[in-house]
Amino acid sequence: AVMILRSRFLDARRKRRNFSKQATEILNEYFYSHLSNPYPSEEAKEELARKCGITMSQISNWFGNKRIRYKKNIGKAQEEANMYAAKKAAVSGG
Amino acid sequence: THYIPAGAVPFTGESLMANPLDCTGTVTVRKKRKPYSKFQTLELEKEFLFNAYVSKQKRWELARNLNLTERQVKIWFQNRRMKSKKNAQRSGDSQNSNNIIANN
DNA sequence: GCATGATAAATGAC
DNA sequence: GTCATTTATCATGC
Repeated sequence: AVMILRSRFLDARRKRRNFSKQATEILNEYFYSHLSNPYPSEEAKEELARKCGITMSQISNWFGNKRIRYKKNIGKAQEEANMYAAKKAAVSGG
Repeated sequence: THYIPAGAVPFTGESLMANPLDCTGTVTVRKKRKPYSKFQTLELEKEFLFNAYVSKQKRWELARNLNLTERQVKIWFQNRRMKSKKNAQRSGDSQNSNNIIANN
């Protein structure tokens, strides 16, 4: 009985919802503009969490997943990087 | 000012992939994550209900009965305490955090 | 069918 | 000991 209840709670927790397009945009911009050291400080995490409307844990989860999955895609189609690099250049270049 | 993911492959700029070879020739390979069985997890949870900190004696018994290493048992309790703390924050509860059903 | 977010083992810094 | 991580796995979204 306990296991059944536990399983149901686990299922409920793991029920995920995708982040908003806007939040993902903010996170990707930060990630690719800090590609040499994609480890945001506590302050940066708080600001990102506030801007994205998600929790600190979700920020940590996102960066953890992003780092490992980015590494796994080195050599593959990683046009995302080019995309955000171009965007950054456009912002700084005008 | 912190963080050096030594055991794994770090984000050292563009040179990501680094060989696990040490200067001494020692090879450090990270153990692959292997999920525990339902029985193992249940027994560990039962002991965690008793107390969040396990004695050396109890750790040895658990390791032997569950076919785990003492290190694995130690690590499991460490991770379990972190999980409990995280769940307590989520529930806004600062007193009780060891309840499986309430927090899982 | 993979992409994605969350969680479970395992490591290392402190 | 805590705790931010890495990594594989899970469960879901679409």
